[in-house]
Amino acid sequence: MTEARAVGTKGVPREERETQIVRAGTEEFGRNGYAGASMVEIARRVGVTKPLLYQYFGSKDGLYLACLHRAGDRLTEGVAETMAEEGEPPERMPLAVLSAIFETFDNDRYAWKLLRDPTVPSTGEIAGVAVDYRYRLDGFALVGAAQLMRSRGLDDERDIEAIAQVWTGVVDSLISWWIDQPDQDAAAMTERCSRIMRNLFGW
Amino acid sequence: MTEARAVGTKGVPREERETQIVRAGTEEFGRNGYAGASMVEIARRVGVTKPLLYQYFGSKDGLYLACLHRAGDRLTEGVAETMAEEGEPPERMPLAVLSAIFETFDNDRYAWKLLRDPTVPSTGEIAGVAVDYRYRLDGFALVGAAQLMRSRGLDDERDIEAIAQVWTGVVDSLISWWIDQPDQDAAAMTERCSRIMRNLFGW
DNA sequence: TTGAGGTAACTTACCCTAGGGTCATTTACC
DNA sequence: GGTAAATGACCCTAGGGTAAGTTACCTCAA
Repeated sequence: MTEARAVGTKGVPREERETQIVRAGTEEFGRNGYAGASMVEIARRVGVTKPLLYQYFGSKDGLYLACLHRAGDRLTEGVAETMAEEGEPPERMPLAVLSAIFETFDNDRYAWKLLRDPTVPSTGEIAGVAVDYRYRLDGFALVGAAQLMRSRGLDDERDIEAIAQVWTGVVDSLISWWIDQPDQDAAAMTERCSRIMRNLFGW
Repeated sequence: MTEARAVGTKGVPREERETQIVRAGTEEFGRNGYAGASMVEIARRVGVTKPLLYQYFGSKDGLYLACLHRAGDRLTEGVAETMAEEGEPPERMPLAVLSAIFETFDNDRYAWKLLRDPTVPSTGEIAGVAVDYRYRLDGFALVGAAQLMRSRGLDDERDIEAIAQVWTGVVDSLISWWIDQPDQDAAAMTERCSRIMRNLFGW
């Protein structure tokens, strides 16, 4: 009779446990932000206690960084790939990027939230890394916005900047909505966005 | 020789002080969210110490509520008025609402952020009030989105819902950008948005 | 006009808890 | 018996919250 024991190994290898923790952490951080999230709560979700998190990740910052890197790398890679595929008119780019994001994060919808967490302290390593990822994402958005505007003979620097920022906000909103709609899979989201853009803007 | 003394009254009447505190609080809460903001820091910005905040507002929650109510009331009133003015085609509504928001919050740009603070605890009075304001704002957005879609013969419930959510996200992004552009006044922002919508969507 | 007392504005110095972080120890498996 | 997985019980600090006292101003009687 193997009781669930309170102390001692549960036979889960480190790598697997780390993955579980990062996933739970991503959701918790995504939901409540860095400042609002609690290590005990993350541990509880995994079915483990706090010291294990510290043994594996060193600190709250360490865990946050692990989550942030996983989310940031996957995201920037996915977007970079999509935007590298040339040939389409710039109105098509937004949908392509959205589709890539939906596909990548279908099972990890809170990941995107880490990239826009306003509650990370403004100094320290986390701040640096977060700024870096945001900088890269904003870069993609700027390129896309500039292409779109130029294709219409426009090039007001600040208009482009504003559009880029609105774009990342749109992605954010769509993901927030998606989080509340667990039954919608990536394909359904892409299709919905496609339909809406066609109907509202003729894109 | 009247030295700045460390203790004792500074002759600032309560009402005026309260206004200062609410303004500073709004900025601090807007910047860092409820969870990330610190009472000592808010006091420091006003040039006063923490106990005064507690004497005037009772608690962190009390101060947050004061800020939230001021922001929420002004916002919902402004938007309600704008949307009550009928007659325009639904494509015009977004710009009208934006203009109203810019005019109302030109000197208080962080106020909007309180309405979308993800770090407020999920239970308690604040949660209730915040949900209430958000509910009202989302209501306006839903009405606007529905009008827009219906004017094109469409009525998919969830498309409308998604559009409404994206819309509030767009407002949020524009305000974030605006916060970083102190030289842009309300009129300039309205004009910029007008130009962009015309150029990108033909609205 | 002066000064005594009452009140409003404000601070110093403290308490208390939530939550980040650590240590020593226990269990399971090879 | 050595090592990896895991915990109970603890420490420490940041920050929310409070008690008690200090200063400035206003008022009104003498």
